[in-house]
Amino acid sequence: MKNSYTEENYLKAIYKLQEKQDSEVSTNEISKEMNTKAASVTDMLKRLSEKSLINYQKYQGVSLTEAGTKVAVNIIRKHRLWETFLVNKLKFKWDEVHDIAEQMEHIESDELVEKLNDYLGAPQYDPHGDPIPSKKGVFTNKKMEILYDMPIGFVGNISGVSEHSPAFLKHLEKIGVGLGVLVTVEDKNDYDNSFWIRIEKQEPLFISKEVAKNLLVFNK
Amino acid sequence: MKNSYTEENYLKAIYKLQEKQDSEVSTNEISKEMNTKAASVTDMLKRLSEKSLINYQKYQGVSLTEAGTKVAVNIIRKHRLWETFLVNKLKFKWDEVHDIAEQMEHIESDELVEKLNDYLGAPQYDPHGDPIPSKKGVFTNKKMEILYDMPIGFVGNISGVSEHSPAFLKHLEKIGVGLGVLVTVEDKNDYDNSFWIRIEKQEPLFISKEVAKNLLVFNK
DNA sequence: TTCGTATTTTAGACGAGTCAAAAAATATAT
DNA sequence: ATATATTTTTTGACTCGTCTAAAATACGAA
Repeated sequence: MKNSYTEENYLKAIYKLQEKQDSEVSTNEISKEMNTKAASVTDMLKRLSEKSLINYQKYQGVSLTEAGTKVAVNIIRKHRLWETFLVNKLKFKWDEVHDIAEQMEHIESDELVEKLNDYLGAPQYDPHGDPIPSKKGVFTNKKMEILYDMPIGFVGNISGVSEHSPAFLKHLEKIGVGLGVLVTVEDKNDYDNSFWIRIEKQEPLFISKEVAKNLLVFNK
Repeated sequence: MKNSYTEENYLKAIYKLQEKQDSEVSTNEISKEMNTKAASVTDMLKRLSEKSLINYQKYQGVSLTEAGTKVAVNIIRKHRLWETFLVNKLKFKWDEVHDIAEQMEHIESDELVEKLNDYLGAPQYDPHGDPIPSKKGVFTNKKMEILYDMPIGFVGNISGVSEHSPAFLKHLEKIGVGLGVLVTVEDKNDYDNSFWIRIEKQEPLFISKEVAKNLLVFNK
């Protein structure tokens, strides 16, 4: 009862789409997400349905069954643990790790995952600030907030980003905003909704509303 | 010009067989090594030959071309680096890492391999004492010797094993012989060719000739 | 409610990798 | 040198994952 690399990727894609939607996921959405054709998706949906990993009725879209969710969450756990490893231990940059983790997430060994988790200090969030589900598939519920919504005087830590493009990540690096650093909201400019923030004890830093909207923070 | 997971495994198998043989490798040998049928091997040999990774003439066996050797050695490098990671960092036992490394060796990212290598301190040998080829594919030539052939009074370090069965590795663990530890040959018994050795500064330990023949050492 | 468009599924095909069975080539023994 | 045994290759078939082209279904607008 082993799932192939490809099946795992489909389940992950369905999970992802399901998460930001709340309705059944369509064939077309999956084909876009996976860069395949709709016909290929239909074929795969039949297989996954056969294995009771998804609920599927012709023309009606799909959702994950409990078993399917379990598989998808496990893949996400592995993906995020490996990303953490790549950034924290091997010193990759935030924006370089996704494709590699995409491969590593399929390595099959429960013991490996648990040992990796321990080695990394059982992290709750990956380098992008996304929560890492527990072995049992539970996500932490301490939730991150958007820096843009914080008032003047707010003190907290950068915990992640909501935009994952290399361009944005590179920009953050350039201006010296890294994961986990202390951030204080010094001032907000009503005119263009830009911010003055302080990173650790450094000089105040100007950031645009575009940046503030994509930065996630934990309250201190 | 990317090689599939399976192609890589065939090349690795051919390399392995070629190494301990010095003659062309036969279809049957490969099928045994890979746990597939001879018919499947023939099919794959055609593909690999097409790609100029092996020299192949019907009924005459195969050998790796320079390009094929390069691919195989690179896989071996990755395999051994990951084994080192699993044992040194994640605290797996010698005998638990092979299957996992078998999966990890196929992860594709040159940068990852180099970062991993640095992270591990550019090790020359893996946890089984097998040499790790350099980025350019060169193996170190400092060679290990068999403990059985060492004279009384010899002092060195356990550097590897020539037998990789779980049974043997578990036995070593049981008697407290680990990789890298200091070993001294205290006495040899002519009658049954057994040894008295000292591990680090502990009390002398009795080992049979079977064990002594499978332990590899570096001269101090 | 029907028509037109968009989405989804079916049908048929293909490449990779595998196998079993049969045929061909090679090796061995008498 | 011939018969026999072994190895290797060929042939045809099957699965997985993909595709294109065509058919079926669903949906929105008039």
